[in-house]
Amino acid sequence: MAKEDPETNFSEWYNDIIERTGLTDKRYPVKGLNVWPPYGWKLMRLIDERIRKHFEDFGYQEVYFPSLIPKSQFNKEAEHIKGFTSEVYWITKGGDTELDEQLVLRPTSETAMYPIFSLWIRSHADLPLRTYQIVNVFRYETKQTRTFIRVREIHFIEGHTVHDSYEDAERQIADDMEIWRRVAEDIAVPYIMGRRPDWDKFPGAYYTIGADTFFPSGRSLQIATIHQYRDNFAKPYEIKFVDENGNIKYAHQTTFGISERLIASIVGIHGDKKGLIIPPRVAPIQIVIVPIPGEGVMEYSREIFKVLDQMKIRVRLDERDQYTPGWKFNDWEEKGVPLRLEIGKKEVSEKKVTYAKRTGGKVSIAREEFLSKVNSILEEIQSEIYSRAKERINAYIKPLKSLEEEMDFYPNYVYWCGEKQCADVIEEKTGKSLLSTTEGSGKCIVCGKEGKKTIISKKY
RNA sequence: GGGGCUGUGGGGUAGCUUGGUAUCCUACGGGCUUUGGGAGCCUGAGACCCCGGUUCAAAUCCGGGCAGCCCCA
Repeated sequence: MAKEDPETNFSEWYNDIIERTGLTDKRYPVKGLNVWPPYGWKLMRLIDERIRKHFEDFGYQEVYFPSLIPKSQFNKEAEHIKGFTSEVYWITKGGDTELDEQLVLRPTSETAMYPIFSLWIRSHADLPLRTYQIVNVFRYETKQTRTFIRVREIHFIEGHTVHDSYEDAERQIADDMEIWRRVAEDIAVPYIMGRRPDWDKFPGAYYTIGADTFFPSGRSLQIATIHQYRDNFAKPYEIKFVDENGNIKYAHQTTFGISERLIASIVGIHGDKKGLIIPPRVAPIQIVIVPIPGEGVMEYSREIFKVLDQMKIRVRLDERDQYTPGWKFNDWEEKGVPLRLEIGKKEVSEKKVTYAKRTGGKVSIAREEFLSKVNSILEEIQSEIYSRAKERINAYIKPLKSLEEEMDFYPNYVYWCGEKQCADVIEEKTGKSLLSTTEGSGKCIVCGKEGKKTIISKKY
């Protein structure tokens, strides 16, 4: 079957592969809404589970707030409203009856949660409050939608914390960056994290930190954001507490957002000509066993399956008899299964297994030895995927010394002084957007004043 | 925000210019035979995005809607 190559024709390759591997079914007739078939949903849920673990290791607790928000409650923080009203879905009727008060379908949950937070929080003893929820949020995107990248119903992981001071909120942000590092490591996706320019921050935030990753197409994708709200929301939503000295103070808040864009990154960054490559830690199927029909093969395969299953490895024994082994090899490689076992009469008689890593290489090994090493083989694949991704992405991003240089489609580093007018010049001349400022300083590429290292790229 | 292209069985397509019988591949059901890198034969079922217009007649021409894709800002 003729297939696209992600390096040369990313867009078509991406659209084709996510559908043929069962991550999505794009035939649902409403723009921007995704159907999650079993394989894709399993992947999402495994990622969610890793995220739950990391959040909870840092003291977060999971909550669930309603999907609908009364208009008056939504309309309290001016910047936030300005940022979202053009893309919210409104519920105006119940049956045939016009609603007295219209309801917003949550585009994010600040305005659903914060009035309740103000009831929960009475004194400094209630702080810090760390909550997160994994829900669907809705945004009426006007731009072209793209599966897992720009959607109207977002699979959203949102952390919301409340603190007694700006400093404590800052400590939270440091924790969140560590949580994010662990999530990204689980999916083996490299990223660059930094502070967004002022005009690009979240509506209502004091400042925003964004994590971006980079696709073979040369475009960047924002895959996580962390926001410092200071007391911008605490004031309109009256989230106040009594401190140790009996003074009433406004709380400080942070939020943390992640979405199914993680799946887009796995697909786009690890995938190759053969199909997906899913990191073992989140792979719906970590090991597939393909029997090659022969004397005693099925029995031997089932024994190995049973052992792996008892080891809590996500293993599948492919017993379908309408397909040849060769067909199955290609099928599971396309779906990105990280490790495959081939079991034929040779393996049975020699008490061996043959394993093939999705990252390359076939090995014949004694069964017992394989079973004792299987977890380290999976970790080895995980780290091979990770280091390969890091190498690729590092190669995309080149320093740009002058705006007069020949420009390619890939991201660059520049130095930028922080002034909007210089940013406008950079964006105008390069056709790329400023993503975020990171560690490192030098002379601004436009005005020559002291500036910070800033990454620019074409965005999704 | 602006411009362009496209909607035909589950998926990919031919046919559209010049209106009249819808092509092939793949996947799917049944049967036989096969299986160490995408097997073969027989057989069956399955489609013109939606609404309106023009016409004796529309997949084909026109208008609108919905959906998908590409490029530019």
